[in-house]
Amino acid sequence: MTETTKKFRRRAEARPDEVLDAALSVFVAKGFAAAKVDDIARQAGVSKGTVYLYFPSKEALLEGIVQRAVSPIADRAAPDMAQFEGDPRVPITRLLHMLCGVLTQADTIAIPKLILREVMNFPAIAEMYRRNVLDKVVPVLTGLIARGIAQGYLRPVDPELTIRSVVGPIIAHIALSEIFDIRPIDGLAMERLVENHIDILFRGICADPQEARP
Amino acid sequence: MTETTKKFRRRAEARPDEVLDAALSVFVAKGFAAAKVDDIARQAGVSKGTVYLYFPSKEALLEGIVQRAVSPIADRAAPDMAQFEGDPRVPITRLLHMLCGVLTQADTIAIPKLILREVMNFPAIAEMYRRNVLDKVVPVLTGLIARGIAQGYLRPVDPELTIRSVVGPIIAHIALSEIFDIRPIDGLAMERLVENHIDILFRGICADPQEARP
DNA sequence: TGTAAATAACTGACCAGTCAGTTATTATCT
DNA sequence: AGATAATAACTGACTGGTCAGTTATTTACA
Repeated sequence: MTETTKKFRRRAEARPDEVLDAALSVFVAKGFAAAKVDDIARQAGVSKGTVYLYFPSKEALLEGIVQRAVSPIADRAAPDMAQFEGDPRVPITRLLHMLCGVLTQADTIAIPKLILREVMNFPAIAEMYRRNVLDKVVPVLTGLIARGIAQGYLRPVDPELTIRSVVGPIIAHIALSEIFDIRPIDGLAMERLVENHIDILFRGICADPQEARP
Repeated sequence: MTETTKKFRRRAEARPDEVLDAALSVFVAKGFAAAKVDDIARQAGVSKGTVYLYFPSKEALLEGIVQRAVSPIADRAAPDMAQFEGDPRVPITRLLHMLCGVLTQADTIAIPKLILREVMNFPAIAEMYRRNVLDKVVPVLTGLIARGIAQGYLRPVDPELTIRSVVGPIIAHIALSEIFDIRPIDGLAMERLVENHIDILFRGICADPQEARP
């Protein structure tokens, strides 16, 4: 009997992650409220009792999923933007294309969608996401804009409010597509959206008009 | 006994609306899943059976709320933008300030928030909103941008994608504030946000740079 | 053989939806 | 006008199914 197929795994190192994987797929498919712990257990190849061996409640499963998914996000994007010096268009462009990639793949978009779907019913999720992602990313972005202004790259816009203008259009595009099924005739067109958005944004915030499109 | 205090009302004209009012307040307070039909009935000053006299199911209550709230939205904004000729900045500015007003008042923001909260669990709600609001508003906005380009007011941006750049920042601002409790130190600052956004947007999309700020 | 891991059968709270019965209002008749 | 019949509006106890969480039992490994 191989390591992976044996039914009982003493010490159970891999079990929690497997259960979270199963929970994620069931939550995504049916939503938290309609998801049954029995389904999650079956999907994980385990009985319901085993699920409760590792997680104290159904809600803890949801929190576990978000917890596990959320940490890498900020750690990926934040560091290289934090101490960036120079034209802010470079890291902003990079950020938008990164977002573009993440939100285009079916598997990576699942977690943001799940969070969006349940966040209003579970304040704990909202706070976790805020603490682990937004509180890290928002100040970094704000600082980036502020530095861009100080160094003469950008016009004197309000840095804190301008980050809404940076990411807002992406959010709107995804929301229209994912929630309401509204997208351009030729598909999601994420790349085209980012291009169009960057074109408008940079012309809108750059100090030197003729440099707006490098 | 006055008309309003009598218990039985022939033809029962006002009851459905009262039940929907009650349902709205309970759904907003606890979310659809956690809301009990008994609570809604009590809030409406009526028994549970009466609720089912007027609505076939709990879900029908949610649909009724959205149905009732949704029709006026598009009818308000769309008509005057549909056949507007001239500088598109005028109706866009008007639209953004209108949104600003709607989303700032506690009572009017309740319904969009409820829709956002439940839309992913109830495809029927998503479709209703799309049919009654988005399918009307989106083409009107797209047409407005397209006409602005044709008449030389705007640069040749992609009209369909540019509307994401028009409303996206507002959505991002509201989402940060309402979901994650992230807002500028001095409060929501909705007016300031719109100002900052318009400043960037118009400079970004206008054909004539020095006319960007009229 | 001892024990940790896993199971499957169980429990009890919960609540959407029903329906037989009650009460208020209106219609009809004298 | 008063009395009675008819009906519309409303009630709340009840049911049936669901499902999160628990526990008594079994299994596999050292």
